Amino acid sequence: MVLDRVAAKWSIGIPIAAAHGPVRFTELERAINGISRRMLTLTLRRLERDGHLVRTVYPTVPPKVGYSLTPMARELHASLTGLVGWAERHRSAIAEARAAYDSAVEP
Amino acid sequence: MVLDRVAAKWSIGIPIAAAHGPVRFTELERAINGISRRMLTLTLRRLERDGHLVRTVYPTVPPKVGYSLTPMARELHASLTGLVGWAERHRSAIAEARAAYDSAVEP
DNA sequence: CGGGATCCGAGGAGATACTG
DNA sequence: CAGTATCTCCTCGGATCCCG
Repeated sequence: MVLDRVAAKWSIGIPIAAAHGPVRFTELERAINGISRRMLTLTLRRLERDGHLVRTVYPTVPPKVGYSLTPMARELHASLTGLVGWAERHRSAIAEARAAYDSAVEP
Repeated sequence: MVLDRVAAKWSIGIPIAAAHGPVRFTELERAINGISRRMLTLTLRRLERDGHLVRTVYPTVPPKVGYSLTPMARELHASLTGLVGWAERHRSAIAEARAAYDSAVEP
């Protein structure tokens, strides 16, 4: 499904981090908390393959690579930030719901 | 992360299918294309655990179970349908981008 | 700097069969 | 009807090391 890609683990943070303009690899690595080099690379490749990102390589020393959103991906931005905002607003409520569920079921 | 749950493979379709009111297990199974009994059960449990769904069992014969969204989950609905709408609008563009990427890289 | 290669374990996910 | 149980295969994702 197309949504599998959009909603994959790291595929939400990257478009948000890249929304304000071309972003470099290391910037993304710092901006997205907890992502590993490997998953950043893999996710970038997938997003590029699906036409969400454009990858630009500058033949300089040291190497420099910029990632920017395609217009298509830019349309997603509102929904994505909506999702993230929701998650932050309800983070604690969800934690409580989990604790309540677990204490009601496990013992 | 909280978003992992929201964005997990089947966790998008269920809230959308359950948005219009209490929905029964079999209704969900029919509404969500391609989901297996097992994944439906597992995903329902997780959503219930995270406080997105309320599960109501009616002690009748045959058994009857209704799933409805909590207010918290209802807030998500707009973002979710936004995501789905976007995915449908760009389905073909994404398929083309993949084909182009693959033919440029693989050979 | 921006990756690729490899190894490995944990969880995701289908198929199938059984049940209160 | 609404699930469990089990078995199995597969993908995700972290850790580590290497490279132009």
